[in-house]
Amino acid sequence: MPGKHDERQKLGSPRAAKRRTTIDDVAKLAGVSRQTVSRAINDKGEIDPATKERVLQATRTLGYRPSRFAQGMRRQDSVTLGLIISDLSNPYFAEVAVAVLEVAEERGWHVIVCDSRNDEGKEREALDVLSRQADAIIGHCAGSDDVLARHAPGMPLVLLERGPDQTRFGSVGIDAAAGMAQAFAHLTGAGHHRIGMLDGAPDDRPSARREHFLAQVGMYDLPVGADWVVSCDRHSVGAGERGMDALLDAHPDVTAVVGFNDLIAVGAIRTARRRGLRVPDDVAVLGFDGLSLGELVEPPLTTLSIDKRELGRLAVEQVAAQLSGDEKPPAEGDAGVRPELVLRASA
Amino acid sequence: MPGKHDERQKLGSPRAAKRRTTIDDVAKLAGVSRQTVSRAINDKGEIDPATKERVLQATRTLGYRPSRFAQGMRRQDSVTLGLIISDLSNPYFAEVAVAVLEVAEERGWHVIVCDSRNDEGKEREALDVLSRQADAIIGHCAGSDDVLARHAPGMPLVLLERGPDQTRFGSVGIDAAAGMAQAFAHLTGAGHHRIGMLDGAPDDRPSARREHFLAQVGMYDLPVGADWVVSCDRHSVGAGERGMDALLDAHPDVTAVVGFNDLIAVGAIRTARRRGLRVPDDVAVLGFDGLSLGELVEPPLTTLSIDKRELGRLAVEQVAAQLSGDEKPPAEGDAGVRPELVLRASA
DNA sequence: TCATGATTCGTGAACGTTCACGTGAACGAT
DNA sequence: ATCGTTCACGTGAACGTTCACGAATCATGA
Repeated sequence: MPGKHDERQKLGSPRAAKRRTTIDDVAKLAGVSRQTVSRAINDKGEIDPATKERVLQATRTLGYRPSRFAQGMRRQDSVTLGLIISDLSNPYFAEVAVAVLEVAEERGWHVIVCDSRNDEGKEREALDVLSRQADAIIGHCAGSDDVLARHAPGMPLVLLERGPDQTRFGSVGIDAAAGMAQAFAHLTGAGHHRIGMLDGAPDDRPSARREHFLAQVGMYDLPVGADWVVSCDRHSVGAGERGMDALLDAHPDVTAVVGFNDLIAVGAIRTARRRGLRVPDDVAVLGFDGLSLGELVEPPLTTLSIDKRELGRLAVEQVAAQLSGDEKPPAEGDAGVRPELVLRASA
Repeated sequence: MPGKHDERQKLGSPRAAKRRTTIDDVAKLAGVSRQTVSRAINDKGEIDPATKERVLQATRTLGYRPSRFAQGMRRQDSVTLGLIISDLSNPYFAEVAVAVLEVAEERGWHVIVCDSRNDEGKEREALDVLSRQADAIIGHCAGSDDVLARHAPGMPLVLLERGPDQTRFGSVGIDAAAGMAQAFAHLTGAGHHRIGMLDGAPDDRPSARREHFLAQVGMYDLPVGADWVVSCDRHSVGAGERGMDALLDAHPDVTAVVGFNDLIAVGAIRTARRRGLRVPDDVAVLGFDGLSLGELVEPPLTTLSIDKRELGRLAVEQVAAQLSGDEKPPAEGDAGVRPELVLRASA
């Protein structure tokens, strides 16, 4: 083993701060120049095989790893995407994350993931961090355009589940209109008129799903008002259970319920059964997500399935467009991902 | 709006490559020096408030964002963690990811997430990428120590769910021995003797849970052989269903089944009920994970719950130790995270 | 008038890598 | 002997930022 030159102790510091081993250290040990080391580790040509091996050996004994910062500074490639997920423990968002990860990986992009835990404060922090550490951001963001602009100034930004009309940034929406239309066609076709909804957004916040739910209610002229929409405070089974309790208390004659998402719908089923109601005979329950979890509960959940892979793909493509093209293409008429009704037993 | 100095076109290239706007551009526009710009954007002192505002205004009009590479090069802080998850759409791993994300965030670390999709090839790719882009790696890795050393040379590495005896790298294990002991105490206490297992690893691979299952079988002297362990090819409900079919075909007199994880156990329940068996009366089913999903199925799943947050915390702490301390502290006698038996209805 | 200090700002020099060049040696052809 | 070519390798310069230092300005006091 070659002797280590221990010339790192310049100042009389008791324990000299461990300096990073650089390409020059390797060069010195191998008896060559920086450039030759670079050639060796990057598989460039113009190098003698023997020298290459000697250099690589030197990198090993020194435990050398090139600085990603210095490397990133020269080569301008290397794209890092920031992903803000509102709750990774929700299987739906996990699926979205998987989709984004997969599509980004195809392009050789790295993805830094942040979980905002449904907290707008955390979301802002995530935006702050990612606007420094990433080249673009994709996310389920609750903040207003102003907030986003303030905390991620000048960043390419693609919002998930927002229509192009709801933000001036890039966006990939869910076609809630088409989804609700399918839901109501199915439910009214089965004879339902008194249909309620368990929403996932607070009452004072806009909610595309609630909006289109009410639009369908109007379209079918159902005997149902805005108070048939109960807002759940979280996107969880527990919140769905509580919401369903509230809905049944207010409108015991409801015969069908549309959940904001599958988790809430599962909660609705549980509450219904706990209160002695049969699903779907006494009350039908319809979810919105398409989680595989829906197949496991009793009864299996009928749901508007969202193609998360498609969602992720579209989002990454938009980012790519914003990154390359100078101008943001204003969402080419696409209303977003179209849900598909998956019929199971619950409705 | 101040006029843009368009001096970027040096060579007569038709459309001059869009150069990055640097701190010098901002300095020029604001009529100050680099250093003053740096002071303004980093909230350092020694700057006139008026100048600061002028500089910040300039950054806005130019859409300037500091290069994370140049920044990372100077300030030596900024730690990026690589996280390799074998299947993010499995709620268990999603929870682990959430835990790591959360603990890493507390330290101000960024996390690049890779999903290896249970593919060792993908896992190696992830290692390759992360060894360049991260400062340390945490992961559920299937590869051998040799493979890991080859694809992440010199990297601080912490393996999840491996005992310190199973790898020379850092590791945070699950105390499968303690878990299985609890499981068998419960099952034998309920009178079970013919206990089977649905394993999650291939037969030819070591599996800590299988090992300790068999150890318990021996300890209680049960009339059960190694062929009472059926290996499932995936960690999914479907695989559990198939595995349970195989187990019931081979040993119709089995009265209790331990699943490798909750998903497989849920599959076991479904197969059992499909075949007309009552759970837990005819066959008891016990999971291993502690997913919240377990509360939703029929009957609710009894399971050995793993504290994923603890797992993530320990892993990050080990990384921190490896990053600061020169030597890897050889897993201070800790056997890892100890599962806790959560009694529900299925066993 | 000069020293003193505080405030505000600018000037090289680094951080570690890669790119565009340049150089010397070896070799063959003329 | 001269030239051109190829091969293997080395030398500044650049990437964009921050740090350590120094300098200019102004006010204050003796």
